[in-house]
Amino acid sequence: MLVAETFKALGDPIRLEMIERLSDGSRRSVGSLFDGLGLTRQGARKHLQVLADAELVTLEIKGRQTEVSLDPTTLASAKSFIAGLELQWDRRLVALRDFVEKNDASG
Amino acid sequence: MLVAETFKALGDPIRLEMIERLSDGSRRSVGSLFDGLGLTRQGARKHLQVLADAELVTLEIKGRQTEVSLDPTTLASAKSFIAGLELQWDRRLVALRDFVEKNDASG
DNA sequence: TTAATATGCAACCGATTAGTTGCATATACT
DNA sequence: AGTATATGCAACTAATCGGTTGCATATTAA
Repeated sequence: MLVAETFKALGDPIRLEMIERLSDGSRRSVGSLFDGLGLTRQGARKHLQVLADAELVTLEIKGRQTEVSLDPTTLASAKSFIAGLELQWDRRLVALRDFVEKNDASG
Repeated sequence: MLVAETFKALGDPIRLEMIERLSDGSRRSVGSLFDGLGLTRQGARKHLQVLADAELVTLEIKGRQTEVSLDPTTLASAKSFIAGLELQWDRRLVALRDFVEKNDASG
């Protein structure tokens, strides 16, 4: 899975709200998940599908309702992508500091 | 700044490629940053503007060229947003484990 | 069995996005 | 001064997105 797709799925306030509602690990029916979002059920459903396609949430049919739960692994890989960038950045800072120390006339 | 906008800006392979090219802390002219991306300069420029609007990169005019550099703070706040979600998740796991231990008949 | 509940799918529409081409402009080199 | 370089801005188009309305369907309750 492309990490860009994960970020894209996270790039909307309504979808982030859904993720936050699920972040405590609870399972919710789609109906309760959509409550109070300020858009129609079908509109919310499209957002949910984006999260499902990005494998950020899992859908499971239980009788007449569908249960939604968070899949934390995709979220984790997005986080480590950013962490990887920051690692690069930190290496540069260390290299820069070493260079300054080595060439510091006052040392 | 809304974190959703940050994620949205990161949600594109070309923009991620630009971020990665800048992640070592180097400053690059827009021309060199756009090299080999497989789209026109103006197309790439639009992507760069999205990153700039989201405050993921900083643009600085230097003579006839514009220098681009990464702004790591926005990236960091995106990462901590995810970390916050994971913290919620972990709390749930701990609570669940405690519950199981307390109610474990074999204990 | 009839009715209510929970949900899905498709069509449609306006707004935004991603990309292009074309033109303008300022800086640097000769 | 004249030319090449590095860049920006605007207009246009096709595709995608975000949202709606309408209809279909399966499960549960009376």
